[in-house]
Amino acid sequence: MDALAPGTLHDAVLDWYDDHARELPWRGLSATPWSVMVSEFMLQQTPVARVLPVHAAWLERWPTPAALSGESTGEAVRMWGRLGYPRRALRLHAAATAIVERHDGEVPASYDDLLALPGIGDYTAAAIASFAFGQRHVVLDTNVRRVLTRAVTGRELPAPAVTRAERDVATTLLPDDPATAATWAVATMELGALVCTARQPSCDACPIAAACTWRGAGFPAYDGPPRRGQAWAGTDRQCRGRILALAREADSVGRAQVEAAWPEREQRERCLDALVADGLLTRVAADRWSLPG
DNA sequence: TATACGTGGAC
DNA sequence: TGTCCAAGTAT
Repeated sequence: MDALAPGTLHDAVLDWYDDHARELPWRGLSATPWSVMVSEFMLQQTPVARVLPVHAAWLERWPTPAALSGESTGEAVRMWGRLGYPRRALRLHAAATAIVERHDGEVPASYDDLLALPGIGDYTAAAIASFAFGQRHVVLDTNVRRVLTRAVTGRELPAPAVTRAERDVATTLLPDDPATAATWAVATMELGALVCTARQPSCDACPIAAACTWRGAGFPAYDGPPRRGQAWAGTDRQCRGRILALAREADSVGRAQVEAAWPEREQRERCLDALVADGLLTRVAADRWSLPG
């Protein structure tokens, strides 16, 4: 990666972002730390297009952490809709409650305080601190990892888990100035989301194509450890999803409905128990369940 | 470190 | 058409 000088690399990405950034509700002047935080929870493993409508409805109904904290977890799960991974709705509710209790209802600005909240790991803490508060953090999501892996390391795709070397590269590239670092973080993410995509990257539209090591090496194919896909048909996850979909759409569901949705008894009972244990479902009668009140 | 955890669009 | 993938976290 040497066709562009270091400063030029940053300028190329920042200039590209200036021209091509999407206008998203959690960016721009109307965004608040809370709206940014909600977006980050929803965007975990979930495409922007599906988050957009749910995010708008969520903020309309719960404009502050206190507003969400004041309602039941079941309402949060129902509002979460078909976003997937509904435990995120539970964790967002729990995080809102913790913010009310520990931070006077204001989303904390410090990385450590954010990291201590339910549902917030390294990525989300860094993202909120960076995007909502303009701080300097390494924001390593799947997009940034892919961009840096290709541009710097010359491989097609990053390893299954973040490596030390990877984090070192990201740290080295992070601009010193906090405001610039925050823009760099969102710009590299956007570049990965729009141009340096997983399957068919648009290298013709890439502002750093001339400096890309992977491109310079002739696009060598991924040769790391196998990237195992997630099984779906017949899994507990599918079973849980079916059951919870029923509960979302009604005040409560009876055993007959659940049996119709998932005939296999042993797996059905296991998933029912697990959903209750997770706090996603409450048993309201011997053979009846609902979202938690 | 490996695995569980939802959902739906794209090719 | 089945596989791959999408702003990860918790255990």
